[in-house]
Amino acid sequence: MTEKKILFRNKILKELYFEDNLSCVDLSKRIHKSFPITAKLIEQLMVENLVIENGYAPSTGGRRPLTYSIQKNVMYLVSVAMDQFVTKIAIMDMQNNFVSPIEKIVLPLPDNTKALDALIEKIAQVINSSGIEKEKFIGVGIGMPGFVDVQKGINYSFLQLPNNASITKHISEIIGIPVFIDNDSSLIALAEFYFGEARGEKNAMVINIGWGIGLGMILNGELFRGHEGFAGEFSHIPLFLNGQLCWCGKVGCLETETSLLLIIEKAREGINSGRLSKLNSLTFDDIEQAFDGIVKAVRSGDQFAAELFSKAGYNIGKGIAVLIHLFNPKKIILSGRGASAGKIWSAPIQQALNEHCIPRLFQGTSIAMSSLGTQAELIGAAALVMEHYEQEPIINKQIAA
Amino acid sequence: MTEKKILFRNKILKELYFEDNLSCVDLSKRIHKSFPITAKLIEQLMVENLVIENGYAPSTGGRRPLTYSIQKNVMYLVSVAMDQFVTKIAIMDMQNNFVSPIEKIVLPLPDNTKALDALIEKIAQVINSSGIEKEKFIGVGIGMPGFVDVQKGINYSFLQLPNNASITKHISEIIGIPVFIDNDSSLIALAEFYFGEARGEKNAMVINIGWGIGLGMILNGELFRGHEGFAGEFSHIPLFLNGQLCWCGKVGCLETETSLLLIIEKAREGINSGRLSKLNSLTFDDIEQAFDGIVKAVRSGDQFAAELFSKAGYNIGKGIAVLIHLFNPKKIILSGRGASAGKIWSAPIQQALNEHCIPRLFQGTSIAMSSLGTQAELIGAAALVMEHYEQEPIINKQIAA
DNA sequence: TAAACTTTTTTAATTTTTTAATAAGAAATT
DNA sequence: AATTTCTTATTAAAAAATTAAAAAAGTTTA
Repeated sequence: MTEKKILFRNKILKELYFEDNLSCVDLSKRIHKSFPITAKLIEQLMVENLVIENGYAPSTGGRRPLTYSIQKNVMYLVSVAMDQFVTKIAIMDMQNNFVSPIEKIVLPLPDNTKALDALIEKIAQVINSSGIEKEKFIGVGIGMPGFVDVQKGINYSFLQLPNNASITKHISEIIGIPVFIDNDSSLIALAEFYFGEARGEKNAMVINIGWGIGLGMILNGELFRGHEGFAGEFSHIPLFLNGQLCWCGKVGCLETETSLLLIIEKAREGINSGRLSKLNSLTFDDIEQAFDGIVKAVRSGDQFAAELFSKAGYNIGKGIAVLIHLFNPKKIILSGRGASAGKIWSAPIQQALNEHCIPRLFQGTSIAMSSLGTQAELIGAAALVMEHYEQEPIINKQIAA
Repeated sequence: MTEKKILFRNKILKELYFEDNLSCVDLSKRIHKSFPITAKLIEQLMVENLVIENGYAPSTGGRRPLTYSIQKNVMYLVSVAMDQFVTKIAIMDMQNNFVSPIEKIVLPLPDNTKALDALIEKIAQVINSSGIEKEKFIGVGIGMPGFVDVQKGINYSFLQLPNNASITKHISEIIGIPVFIDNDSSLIALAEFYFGEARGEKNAMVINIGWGIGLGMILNGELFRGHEGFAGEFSHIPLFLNGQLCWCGKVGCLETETSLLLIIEKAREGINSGRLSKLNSLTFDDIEQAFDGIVKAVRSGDQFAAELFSKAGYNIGKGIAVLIHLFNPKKIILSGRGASAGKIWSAPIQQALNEHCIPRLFQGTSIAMSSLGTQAELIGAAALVMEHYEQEPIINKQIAA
């Protein structure tokens, strides 16, 4: 009874996190409860200062509805975005704002037995130095590369504990806050789904163009993870007969023809072999800087740089053709680090689709560029925590008390 | 109120169609209603003779539960399975039995403006000659090749009406019974999901090895159709650099290296060019017979025939590798006409997976052969109707009256 | 400018659902 | 062999949710 009430209370808070300024009618539809019940729950939430009125919405032909928002400073989230070398940590409020500056630490994951301890220490430090009471944190969301089992809380590629113990449990026991993990590409898809280009879409593919090529899938209106959570291994589908050995051990993977690392590598090779290009002044000490430099070169009309993107883009397009055939998505979103290159991708991808896609299929599919930028993964990590929020009424009891 | 009651009544009937011999507790969990309510609904359904008691189930450590079944002869379904040349029609009861002999008519679909009329006439005839009152038919389910929009009831490849009008509406208006259509491979997947090897699976792929290669997907516990219903175009993903022109107009499609038609074609070529084989005595007038002949030859150890299957199997395996990477399914089921070849496929597919799949991924995936045989599509067509059953309370009112 | 129509909000009454208490049948344990 | 435990079934009382009715606040149309 009270249990159930808390469930629906939390559902309201969750809905208000994912969409601001909802009316009582909206909320009652979303939580599948009648209007009177929803109204009462909202009233109670306002007394507890978890929800605030937010003025009237424009009329749609009748009385204007009062809208509500979630109080942004009563609960907080810790978002963590890891790649193989660098980890970013941020604290976010209930209205998707970064409360503290995003912290960036160098934390190499491969063959690093101390990575997990370092991660935990850093998270604890960020929480402590934030000045926010610990009780106000409702969860930690972590995105990481590798084979992640979301349910069990295990990453089979990195950050492993002895006996395949759950790292979410482990971190949670130390930090004292619920912890959720997911694959980096899945979180980017989640961010696009809730706050970006895939918002409200039932069927969308989010391609994470990064040092590798990742894929997150929104299918039938929810994030699809597959049987063990490993779905979306886009970069290692056997699509090419190039004889190129991939680091995964196989031959002809999509990644051997597309990743940003490959573009940088080819740029370096080209310059070393004397190709004429604006890239000649580029340094390759920092790959992020190197990549930004190549993007700039394309924008300013450099032919060699454009060629690199064209080839990679065409091959991504060939991969997208496979996706369109199998999933018949409404929208495909290019996100992740590589999305900063923007429209550069469009032409070669379109060309690949023209060649490799049945017209009837790609006619129904649109391709868009992400607008979330490099923070997509952090936003997705926060959304991951909130997706689980209604299942954690215990946490909320503490706050309500 | 009464509307709602009928909804839950129908939900019970639906559950009993999809799984026989359920107890009251089972049903109450499945329809998400409390035990007392479920008990009352069942009682009422028994009074109306729609449900019957079916003895006690074995005890699981307490009082033995009474189990219930749906009365098999109070409602009937019409199942239709079409391929490009032949159409099969059957009448099925509520316990998945074929009530009448399966009718088979030659009905070529390509460029045949009279196909739809012929189909409707045949359906009407089957219903009329069955001797079953029309009121007892709750729906017609039709599986067909091509690009099928399930919602709108349109097949963009065959059986088209002027102005893209809905053929389900059209047929329904003439026959007087609700009509549902879907892609043939989707229906085979549906059959496997409810009554076959994919039963109860949350994530499974059903590969329809037929004259082409189809794919039906069970994702997150339901059939996945994609944005417009065209998902699963497995046979036309660009996987090969063979330069082979596919009938779809593209080059290198999976179908150019795998379909059963290709096996038959290659068998013919081989024999004509003088290859030594038991296939020499084969006639190619009837493709079904020809295919069965080749399967028999493999079983009896013919090397040439085995070679044909090996190559096709390996290439299917390469396609399956793509599926495993993208979907991380728990199970892959080989179904459709080609499944009759059984274990012949296993070895070459396994080999392809070893070469093209990340070990961690295919370790979690099992491959199974369908046991539904050639009737899978008809069973799926019936299931399609029943999936929609609870949304059609009107029909049931007639029967209950 | 008033009447008619929409949509939201409030309040009250009815209906429905769940819970709880009870009983009965069957297996496991002492 | 008797008791305990577990599951199912039945009934009545309590709780909760939905529905219905009416008021309030706007918009549109005659």
